[in-house]
Amino acid sequence: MPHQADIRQVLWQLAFQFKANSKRAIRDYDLPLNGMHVRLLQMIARQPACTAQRIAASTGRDKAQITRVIKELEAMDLVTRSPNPEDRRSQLLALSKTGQGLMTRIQEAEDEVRKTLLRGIPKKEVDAFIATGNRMLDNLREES
Amino acid sequence: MPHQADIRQVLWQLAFQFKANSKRAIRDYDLPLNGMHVRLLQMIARQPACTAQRIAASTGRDKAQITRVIKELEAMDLVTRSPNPEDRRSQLLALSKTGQGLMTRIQEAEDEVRKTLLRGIPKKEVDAFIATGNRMLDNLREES
DNA sequence: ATTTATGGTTGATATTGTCTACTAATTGCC
DNA sequence: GGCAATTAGTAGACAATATCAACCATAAAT
Repeated sequence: MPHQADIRQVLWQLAFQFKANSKRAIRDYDLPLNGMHVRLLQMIARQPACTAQRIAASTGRDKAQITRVIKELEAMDLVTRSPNPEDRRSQLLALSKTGQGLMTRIQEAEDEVRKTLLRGIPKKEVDAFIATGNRMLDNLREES
Repeated sequence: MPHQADIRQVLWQLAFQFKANSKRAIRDYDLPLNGMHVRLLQMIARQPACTAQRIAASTGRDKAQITRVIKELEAMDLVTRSPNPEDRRSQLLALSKTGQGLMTRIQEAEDEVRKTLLRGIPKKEVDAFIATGNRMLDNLREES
């Protein structure tokens, strides 16, 4: 497969390939989860006092979709919802015991993918890549 | 929205935001197309003597999906299929007159997104980004 | 107190991705 | 030449992801 000169192609391919590899890794670990499950678990793990709204905002996804995935995660006993003392409309999300255990294994699976992705690329170059990527994100977000 | 330190987040966000912006741009131009339509049109436009197989290979997507989208494009009279003289199993894809006209407008729409994306980022930095991205792609592809 | 905005939910529907099985043609090999 | 293994494309079924609009309960604004 040839190298892509076009920024569009690079972004599409990267996202697609990365997603495909992650999916494979997760499946190899026998985790009964899809991509969204994993992503939300990660966000919940990272953010203390996380609400659905916050996830929707920081991923740019539709809140309806978030609700649905969270519901599934709760049904799998991976996530707990407790009332938010500061706002009775919303709920605080947290990983359950089981969820935390799963997270460990997810991290392992994804770390492997990341290691593959970054193989042989100097840290400095990766940092530059991330920095540029963030600038692009800023540009896109300002727009909307 | 905070900057992402994690390569995963950056890739996900970039792909998602870029897709969302492109979609909006296409819609603003009143083109009755979805993302895949656009992508395949672009590939067909770029490659002379393009076959379905080639597209499937170079995007990494399932060939069944490609078939479907192409069928839709043909139904919309945007793409023509002609027998491949070198292999009677396959067909050569090309843009129709209408398709070519549409392409011009698609390019305009996507160029705007790209301009937004790259605003204020020096060419050298963009080139480095693309180069690093391609290295990552190589890493991911070797794997599978 | 009434209006307006927000967090979350649900339903409907569109888009995208994956897997399997199948036909027809090609290729490799004997 | 004949036959097995590949390959290009198609079709069906289904899973995963995205989008949109309507809705309820609470909160915020005035």
